Amino acid sequence: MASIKDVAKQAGVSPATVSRVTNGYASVSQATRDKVQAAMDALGYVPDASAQALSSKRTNTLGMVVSQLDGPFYGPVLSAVAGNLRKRKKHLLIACGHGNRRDEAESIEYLIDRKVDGLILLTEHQSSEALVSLSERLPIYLINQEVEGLEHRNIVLDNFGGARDATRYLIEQGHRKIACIGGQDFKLDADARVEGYKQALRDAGLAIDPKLIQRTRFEAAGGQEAMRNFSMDGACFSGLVTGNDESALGVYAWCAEQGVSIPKDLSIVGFDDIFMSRFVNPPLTTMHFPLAEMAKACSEVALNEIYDGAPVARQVFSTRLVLRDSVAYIDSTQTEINQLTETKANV
Amino acid sequence: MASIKDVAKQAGVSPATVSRVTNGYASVSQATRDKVQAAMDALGYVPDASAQALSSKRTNTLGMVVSQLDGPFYGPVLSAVAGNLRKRKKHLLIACGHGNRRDEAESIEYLIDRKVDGLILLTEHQSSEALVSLSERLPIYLINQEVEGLEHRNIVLDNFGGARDATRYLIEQGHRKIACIGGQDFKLDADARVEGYKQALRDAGLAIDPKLIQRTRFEAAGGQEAMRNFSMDGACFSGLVTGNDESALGVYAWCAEQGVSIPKDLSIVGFDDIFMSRFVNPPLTTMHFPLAEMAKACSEVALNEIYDGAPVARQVFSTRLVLRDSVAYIDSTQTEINQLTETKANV
DNA sequence: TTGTATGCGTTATCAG
DNA sequence: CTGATAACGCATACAA
Repeated sequence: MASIKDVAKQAGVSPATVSRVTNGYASVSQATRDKVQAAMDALGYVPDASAQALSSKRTNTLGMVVSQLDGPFYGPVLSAVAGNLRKRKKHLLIACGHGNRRDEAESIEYLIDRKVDGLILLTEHQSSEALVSLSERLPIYLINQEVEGLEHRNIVLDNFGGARDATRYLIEQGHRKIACIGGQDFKLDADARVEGYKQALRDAGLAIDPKLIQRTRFEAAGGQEAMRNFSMDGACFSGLVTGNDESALGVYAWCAEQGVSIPKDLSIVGFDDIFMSRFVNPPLTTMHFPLAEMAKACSEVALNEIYDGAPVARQVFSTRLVLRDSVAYIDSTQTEINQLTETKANV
Repeated sequence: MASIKDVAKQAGVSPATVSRVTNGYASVSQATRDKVQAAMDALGYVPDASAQALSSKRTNTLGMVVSQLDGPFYGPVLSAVAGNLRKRKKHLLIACGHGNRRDEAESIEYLIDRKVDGLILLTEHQSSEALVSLSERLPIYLINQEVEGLEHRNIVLDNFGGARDATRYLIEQGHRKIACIGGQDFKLDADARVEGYKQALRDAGLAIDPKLIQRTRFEAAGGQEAMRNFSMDGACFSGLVTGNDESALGVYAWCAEQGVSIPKDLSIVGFDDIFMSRFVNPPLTTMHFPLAEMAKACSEVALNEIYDGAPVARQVFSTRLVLRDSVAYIDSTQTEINQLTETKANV
């Protein structure tokens, strides 16, 4: 519990000088700097964060709100951000909106009340207007959410390119009838992925069949539901691009239930590369979503702007195809025959 | 940014009285209490946490160190604890030891430096002595780690009973040759689970065969490795109890590779019931580990002791068998024939 | 380059 | 039941 005064006394200097040393001010002679350092070491001095905050109007802590902590998705993110901040002697306060707008908004207010110096937002339900006006109150940094006017504070994924590449891969493997299970229409990233899918089709001179596109929730249940719908519509396809890995899991469940074999009867490419993707059977070929890296980059940007006055800049991350075993090469000539449609009959 | 003085002025009282109201002291007349409340509402007053901490020697925040954030395990835990603290207007600081002792210890010191009022520990690599001496510095609450002398500050799982029940279930389903993949020997919970397995065998009058027990890491790779070892040892069994779900996933991977069908050739019961267990194929029958509930209970206990002076008490949680599709009923008479041993030959 | 003095917003002690 | 006032530990003008 040594205080700055104790250190000052021990070092034979004034408290102000100690403060200058701990804050790394240049205007301290090496000699006194050494003396102070020695005193700090001897006393095991650690500045009191509350006192610093009170006096400096700066808490040295960033807030982070995550839309939901429950998914398999956010552990690595928190880990990356926390580690990054610790290195710079800054602190992290986490709050979670439990998958809904109100809790997200409340979390934001909570963190502001705690006077965080900035906010890293991995939210999913905040309107663009809300975010724009929020950004007038304090520096905010967005991960994976496009907001007009806040582009420069944004770390995003190239969802379009990712889905395009996923689809293109399926085409390269000989598939011609390719379906797409997209996320809900109000999600921009879900839209971008569906558009990427369409683009790949167009690039390959393939027709876009609305019957081969289902929009649903980004969850396992959504995937199952989409497959049921395809089935009822009599959709016929050998390849499938899913909006995310979780919905791919739903597809897996549906296939297991219906006796559809992956990848023999149906080839699937997922999106996200969540932890469990490599453990399903067969291991899921998917587009890797570097969320942890993005979060890390985001914290870097935040730190640089808030504490060093560095300029912020938009960053776009790319996906990467992770080859596993859920896609089969097929001879293009046989695409007309589709196991799936047969199965569908008895749903 | 209204301060306590602004509120005091607005309400026509002294700052001290405002403080008394915010802290819920009884000795304030209802009339002035109302006046103050009105003023606070009008100004949108929120006490400054740093100033409170500085003045009261209490940060109103609990620290939590989690051994590793990366697993699929901790999201719900953080979510539960954070929510619980928020309700009581307390704050949560999270730090993670990245799966190793040093980072865990450093995280603990970091949180202490930040002057947290108490520590919730979900660590895995701290020695009993370290924890005992730590508990002399500040109140600590342990989740799932037995420490002699700190029993009352402990929220634990009945690992022994859980593994016993898992094994018993396999026995009930007709299995007689049952193997066990346990966690590393230095982990007390891993030991307890292996002991539970043995107990079930003894209870059923079945022999304990050392060849049917492999100890390995609590990871998917560990499960694969264990299966390879069983295979090389020529072990023969129809049922398997795994130390945790992650190693069960490794077993799944090994089986897929080797053409061993679950549950036809091998019945498996996992432990933990992680999120992805229900999505593997076949869905994994496992023992549910109520970690989130335990963490919530732990935060409750911590809150009650630290801020209300309530006594602490040890709590033991039980597992619950979650029936899915990885276990087959077999006719006891045919246990001698085991698909696994045949497969093993060509490993 | 260093020291002095003041204030940050709150709680706590002591009077009244 | 309420008010004045002195800390709490630090950062920061301002002076030297």
